[in-house]
Order: sequence, then C-alpha cells, then structure tokens
Amino acid sequence: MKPTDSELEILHVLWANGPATVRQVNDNLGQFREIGYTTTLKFMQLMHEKGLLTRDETARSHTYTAAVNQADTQQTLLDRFVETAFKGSASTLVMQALGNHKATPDELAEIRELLDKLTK
Amino acid sequence: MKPTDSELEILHVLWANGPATVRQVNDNLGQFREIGYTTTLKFMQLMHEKGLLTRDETARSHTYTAAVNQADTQQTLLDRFVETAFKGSASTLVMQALGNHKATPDELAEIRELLDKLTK
DNA sequence: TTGTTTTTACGAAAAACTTCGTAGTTATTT
DNA sequence: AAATAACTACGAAGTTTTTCGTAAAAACAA
Repeated sequence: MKPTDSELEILHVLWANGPATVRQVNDNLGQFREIGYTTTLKFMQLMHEKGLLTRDETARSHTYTAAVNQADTQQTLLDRFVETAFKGSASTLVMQALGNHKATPDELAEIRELLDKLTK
Repeated sequence: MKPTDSELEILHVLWANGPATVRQVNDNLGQFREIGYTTTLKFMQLMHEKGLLTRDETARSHTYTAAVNQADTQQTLLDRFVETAFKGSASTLVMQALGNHKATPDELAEIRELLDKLTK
C-alpha cells in the first residue's frame, strides 16, 4: 500500500469530501492544476484495481470511496520517508519540521501535550 | 534539487563518510542490498551531471563529493513530503512521527527545548 | 428520433527511474 | 610481456508513473 503522488492527490480529495465520482474528483483537482478527465478516470480505475478505492457501479457514473484509512496510509508513508530521507532518524525530521513550518500556538500546545505523555 | 530514492542512498553515504570513489560507495551500499558496480557508477555519473555531486578526476578512479548540503536537501524533501502526504499540515506529521517512532528521552528533551523556543 | 453530451473501458505513448552489459582503457600481477 | 583486474563511458532495456486519445455505450436535449 504505497500510493504514488498522483494517487495521494485523489485520496486526499476523497478523505476530505467523502465518496465522489470521477467528475467530482477531477473538478476538484482541476482547481489546482491542469489535468484531463480521462487521466483522473484512469488513476481511479487503477486505484480501484489495486484496492485503494472501492466503487459503486449501480449508477452510470460510478461513485468511488477511499478504501484505505488516512492515518494508516500517512503512517506508512512517513515510515518510508523517515527511512529514505532521514536515515531512520525521526527526531531529526521532527525538529526540521518544527523549525521551518510555522505551526500555530494551538498546534504547538498539542504537540507539547503529546510530548508530556511520551516522557512520563 | 529533488534527488530520487537511489540518489539519496548515495548522498547519505557521502554525507556520512565524506568524499569517496564509486568503489567505496558501492561497497557501502552492497552491505545493505544487491547492487551492481556499474549501477552505482551510472547513478553517480548522472548525479554529477545534475550537479548533485562534484568530482575530482585527477586520479584514475574519480573521487566524488556531495555538492548539496544535507540539512538543506532534507528540508526540501520534507517540504515536498508535508505537501503531498499531509496536505501541508506539518503538525499532524510531527505528531504521527512522535507517536510511532520511538525517540530516546534525550531526543524528546531536545524536541521540548525547541518547542519552548518556538512558544516563547 | 437524431444529434450532443457524459461516461466508461482500453490501449498506448511519454516521462521518470532503475539496472546492467559491453567495449575500451589504464593499471597491476605473474 | 602477457594475462588479469579495475575503471570509465555509453547505450539500452526494464519498470513504474503519468498522461491522454479514441471508441463504444448510455443518457439527454432538440
């Protein structure tokens, strides 16, 4: 279960908005970048074959649903990324992420809370 | 400046050990996985062309050096990754990373320190 | 009912990435 | 000196990922 970048784009749309047709997903993606309808269609068909999406074919325009959980998927990707980009050092990654991506005070507080839990 | 996974493998060797020949890098990689000498050679030649590595050709066996900084490169990769996998939410990534990759108490303390600095 | 739009399925080209074989050259060993 | 080993350069094949065009079927509009 290692979705490619394009597959992730689509998963994000479905995770955020729930089940959708190819048309809906394509319209959504189209807001951010140039992408042909059949390109989106093909991706979603492939993702269906791979088991990344399920689909309801009762209507002529099929409705697709994410078949993989967002948190789990992100965790898998993160594991791989920590390995390839940070040689397994998660704490280095965390510090880089904290250092250069501004988080809101709320988020920082939440992270601190988690940190407390881990430390105790 | 977007090294591929294979290129990253090589950069990690050079970052960790300093300048090296193809033979040295290949021996290093060979410890972890099956990889032909000319495969490593080709990668390093391509990376040289791309400007990822510099090389000293005075000796017959060329010595290659990483031409890109480790922290900068990781930051770039991280930015891209936060975008594609976490839709820009660095704090979600940080929490997932903290949650599932055990960090040592020392590392957690270091992270807390950084957090303090960011919060003040 | 005839033409237009919408949608799926299929195939395949294009691009990016990985991997290695071969040829030629230079060094080393016997 | 001849054989062997080490290296570079080059080309190309194999994979994976991205992107569409076209055809056929179904729905809709005139």
